[in-house]
Amino acid sequence: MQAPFAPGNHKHSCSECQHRHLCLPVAMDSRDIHKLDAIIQRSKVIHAGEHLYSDGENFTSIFAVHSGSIKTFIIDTDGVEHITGFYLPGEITGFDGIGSNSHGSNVVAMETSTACRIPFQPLVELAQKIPALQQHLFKLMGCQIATDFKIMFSLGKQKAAARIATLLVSLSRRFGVRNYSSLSYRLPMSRMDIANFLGLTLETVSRTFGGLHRANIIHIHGRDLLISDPAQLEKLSLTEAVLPDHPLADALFQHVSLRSTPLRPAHAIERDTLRPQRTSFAISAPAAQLATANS
Amino acid sequence: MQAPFAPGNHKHSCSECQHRHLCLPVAMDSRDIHKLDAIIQRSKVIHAGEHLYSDGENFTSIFAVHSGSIKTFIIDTDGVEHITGFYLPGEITGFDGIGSNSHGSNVVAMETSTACRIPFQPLVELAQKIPALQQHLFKLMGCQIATDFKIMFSLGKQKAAARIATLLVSLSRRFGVRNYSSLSYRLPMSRMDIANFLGLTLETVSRTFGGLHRANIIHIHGRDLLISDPAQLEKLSLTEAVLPDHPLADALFQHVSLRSTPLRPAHAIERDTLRPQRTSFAISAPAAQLATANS
DNA sequence: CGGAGAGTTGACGTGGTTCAATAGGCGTGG
DNA sequence: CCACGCCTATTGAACCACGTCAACTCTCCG
Repeated sequence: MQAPFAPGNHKHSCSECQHRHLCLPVAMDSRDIHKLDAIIQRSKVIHAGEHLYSDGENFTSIFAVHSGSIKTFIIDTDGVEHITGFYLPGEITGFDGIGSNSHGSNVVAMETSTACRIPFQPLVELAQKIPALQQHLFKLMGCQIATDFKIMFSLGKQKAAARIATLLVSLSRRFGVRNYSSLSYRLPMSRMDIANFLGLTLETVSRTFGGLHRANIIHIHGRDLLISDPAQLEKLSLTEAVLPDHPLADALFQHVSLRSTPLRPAHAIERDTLRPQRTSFAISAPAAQLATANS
Repeated sequence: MQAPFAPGNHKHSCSECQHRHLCLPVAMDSRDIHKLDAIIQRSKVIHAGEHLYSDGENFTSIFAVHSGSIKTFIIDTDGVEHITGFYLPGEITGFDGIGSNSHGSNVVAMETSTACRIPFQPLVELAQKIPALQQHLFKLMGCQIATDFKIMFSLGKQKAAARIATLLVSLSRRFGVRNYSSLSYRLPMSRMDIANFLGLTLETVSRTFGGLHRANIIHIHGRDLLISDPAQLEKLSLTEAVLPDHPLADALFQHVSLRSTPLRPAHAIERDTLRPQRTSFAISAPAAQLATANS
C-alpha cells in the first residue's frame, strides 16, 4: 500500500507553495529553498484510509501535509488504535520515529490528500549548514512536545465537553491561520476519530455536540460546523470541568438535560446559514503567519 | 525561589559524570566533551518542591537531572496542575519551551536533587559544529514525542490498573538501565503525583495498588515497591482493559473484591523482604546503555 | 507524646460506557 | 425518480469504573 512517492518528482517548488509561510520554508531565504526542493519528494495523491507510513517501518522521513488532512495513531498489542494527532496543510509529522530509527506510529489520510516526503538524513545535513533551518526544526519539535502536553492535560483532567471544546478551538485557530473561516468549517474527521483521539466514545461525542448545539454555542450538522458563540467555546475549552450550577450545564449535560428543556431535534438547524460556507477546505488560499502549535 | 545555578560552577566534568552514557555526552567523543563542560552549569542542590523553572519564564535552557528526581507540569487557567512527566538522573527536560521561546510548563524537584542547566542557544551553536550532537538532540526530542504518544494512549484508553502498571513498568525499566534493581525500588513520587499524572484520583491509585498487592503482582508498603510478578505486570500494562472474567479481576477491582477475599491489610507485608533493598536511588552506579524513552 | 502530612478504606454519587434501536446521508442500480 | 443497502450519526436506558466525601490509620519528625 506504500510508496506513493515518485522520487525526484518535484514539479512545484517550496518557494511557490501556498504553505511556505507555515511550513519548513519559513526558516530559509529564497536562495536556500532550492536546496530544500532538491531533497523533498512531492507526493502523489493519497486517498482516505491510505497510509503514509506504518508502525514498525524504518524511520527515514518526516512528512508535511500539502493538502487535505491526516491523522497519526499508535496501535497497542491488542490491536487497539489510539489517535495521537490530526494534521492540516503545512503541518509536519513523523518526528516520533527519530529516537528509535523506526516509526512507532501510523499516518493515514482522512480524506483525499497530498503530502511531501522529507528524507530526514539529508534534511539534517542541510540543517548542519543552515543554522536557521536547524533552529526551525528544533522549534517544530518543541511545538509538538508543548502540544502533546496540552493534549495530555485534556485527556487527564478535562470532562467531555471541555475536551471537545478544546479540539474545536484548536481547529478553529489552525483554519484561521490558513485563511479559512475560523468560525465555520467542515470537520475533517469522523465522530469515531474524534472520540478515539479524545479518549471518549462515539456516543459521548455525539451527545456533547448535541449539548453544545442546544446551548447555542455551536451549530453542527453532520461534519459542518458553525461556531456561534466563540467566546463561550473558548471559555469551555479552558475549564477543567463545568460545575453543575454553571449557566450552561442545563444544555450541556445529559443528566441535567433530561429534567430540563425538551429541545428541538439536533438536525432541525437552519441549513441555509451553514451550507453556503461549506467550502471544502482542501486547497488554496495564501497562508499567513507562523503556525500556532497544532491541536 | 529561582537561580540556584552558580554561573560557571562546574566542578565536575561531563566526562566523569556517572550518567555520561545516558545523557548528552553519549553523542560526543572525549575531545568534544570539554566544549560541553564550558556551556553547562552544574546546579546547586534543589530541595523537594523547589522550581527549576516556572510557567511563563523565558526559555533559555534545558535541564538534565543529575541526581534525585523531578516532575514537569502545566497549569491551566483555573490553576489546576497536570503533571506531564517524571524525570530520573540522566534524563533531559525543558524541550517544550523551544517553540514559543517561553516555558509553558513548570519543573520542580520531587526530592532533594541536583540538575545541570544547559543554555540552549550555546548548545545549538555547538550542535552546528558537531553533527553527532545535533543528531542526538533530535533523537532526544524524538524520544520525548514518542513517549508522549504512549502517555496519551494510557490516558485515553487504559483503565486505572493498566495505567498504573504502565507507569511501574516504565520506572522499572528506567531504574534497570541505571543499574538499580528493576524489581524493587522506592517510588520517587507521592500517590497524589501518580494520580495527577495518570488522570486519576489519589484514592483510585491507592485502591489499585491494594488490588495489585492482593493479586500478588506487587508488594507495596508506602513508597517501597517490590514487583513480585513482573510478567503479569507487563501484561497488564499492555492491555487496554482487564475484562471482568480475567483471572486477576477478583483481586484487581473494587466492585469484585467486595464480594471476594477479605484480604489482610496492605501493611501486613513482610517488611524484611523490602527494607534491605531500600537504597535511596539518588546517586552513584555506573550507567549502562542508551536510555530507553522515559515513562 | 502530639500534630501534620501521606496513605488507606468505606459508602455513595455520577459521568461516561455499553448495548441497542432508530434516523439521516449517499452511492448504486433498477 | 425511488428503492435498497451501507455507513455514519443520533438517541435512549441500564450499568459500572471512577470520583467524591468522609472517616480513619500510619509514619515521620520535632
